[in-house]
Amino acid sequence: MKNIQIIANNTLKNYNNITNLSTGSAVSVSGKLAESKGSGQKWEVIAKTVEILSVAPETYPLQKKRHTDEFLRTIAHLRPRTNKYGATFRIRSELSYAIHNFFRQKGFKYIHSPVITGSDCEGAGELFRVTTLALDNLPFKDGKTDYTNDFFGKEANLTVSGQLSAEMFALALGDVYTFGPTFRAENSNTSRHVAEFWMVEPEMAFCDLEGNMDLAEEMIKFLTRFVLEECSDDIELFAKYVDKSLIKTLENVASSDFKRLSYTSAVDILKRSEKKFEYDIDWGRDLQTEHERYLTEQYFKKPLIVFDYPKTIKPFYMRLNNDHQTVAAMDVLVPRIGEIIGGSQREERLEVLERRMDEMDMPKENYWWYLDSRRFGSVEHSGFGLGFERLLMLITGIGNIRDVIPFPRTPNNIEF
RNA sequence: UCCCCAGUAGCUCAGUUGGCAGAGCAGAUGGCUGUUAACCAUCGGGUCCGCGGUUCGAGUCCGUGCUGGGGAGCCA
Repeated sequence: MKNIQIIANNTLKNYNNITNLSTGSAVSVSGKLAESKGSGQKWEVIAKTVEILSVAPETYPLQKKRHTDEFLRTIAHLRPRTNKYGATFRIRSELSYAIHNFFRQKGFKYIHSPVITGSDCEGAGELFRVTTLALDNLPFKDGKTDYTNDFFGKEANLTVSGQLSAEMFALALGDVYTFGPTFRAENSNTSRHVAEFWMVEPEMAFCDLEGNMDLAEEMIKFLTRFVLEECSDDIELFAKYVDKSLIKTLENVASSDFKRLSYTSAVDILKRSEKKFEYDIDWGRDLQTEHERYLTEQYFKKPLIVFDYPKTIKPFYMRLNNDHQTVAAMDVLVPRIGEIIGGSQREERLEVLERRMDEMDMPKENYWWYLDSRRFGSVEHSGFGLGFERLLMLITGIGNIRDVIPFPRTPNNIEF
């Protein structure tokens, strides 16, 4: 879809009204598609009739000029009418389709994981509480909120991940994926975080970390190539106005082999580098954003997969490696964005999983159904989470996550 | 949540040691008409983010609050 010019000749009955049209007005035009005499366009419409549906008054906030993203964010209900945001949300739609297309051709089944969950399944992050209790008159028992009369009879939250659900279905249907909204109540104020975002989470049975990394790389390359081929008009707009090097970057992502290195090697490289970091690097500490960006942007200059992280900085469900020090985790890091995928091979051995949960003081009774999957016909399996908005940032060159989602939700911002 | 920066016309911004509030674009009016985030002329347009303070005098200095941006943490 592109803009098209309408030629309104002064022979039209309502020509005078047409000359009074303002930016933002709505018209219905019928006429003849003709080869354009003007330059810079191939086609134009010679109008036979121009019906004026509504004339926008001069208070219409959008002008025929460049606006800042910050301003457009304050009129998020009107910004999809601009060229840039129109292109953004067309690509968002195409990319959603491409994700389903990718998985379908590989035989994955699409699972609808629940949005409301009964427990904090990953033990990670702040949760949004779901309740029908009157918040100005909460029932208490033993000094704590009493949920027995709440809708579900227990504490409920919005999901932070569909992973545990997906694991159950991977152990039933084989390869599966989820693609849906995810909620984090973190007080994060960055250009890479929103409270409500969409996540793609494949989960594969009979698959180890190697296969997991293969899928992550194949998927990002497929999606990048798809957009380069299917959305070239819109991509050109971003290459022109947002990021001049965009197409080169995307072609680099689509064609280069992602560098794979272990956390331990990553730490070695960082320690040997002459670069001064704000945070010291030491085995056992998590890689900071500055470390990740150095590796992917300066050292390797291409996407990078770091694997086998220390178990102390990763969640309970990741598979313990034979060294008993690291787990089979992997993060995909890309230039500019940093972490775009986080995943792991899952701990399929019941005893090891239970021991890990004990070490981390987790209430195993809450996870009885999760542990059942290891009790009955457990097999090795792996999966990851891809931040859909972060992928869109990579693909469009847009620098703020709030500008690739229709109505962004961030701390203190729920307008629209 | 922490650190840094900013808030002046509808939008993007300038504003000198503290001394009468400015430009471009947009808008309105007229002209022009092969244009695409066009051209020419004229005109209108302000709670200088809010509150408090210093001063003869504050857009400018100080305090505080709010909002936005950049970076960090948390992560996708």
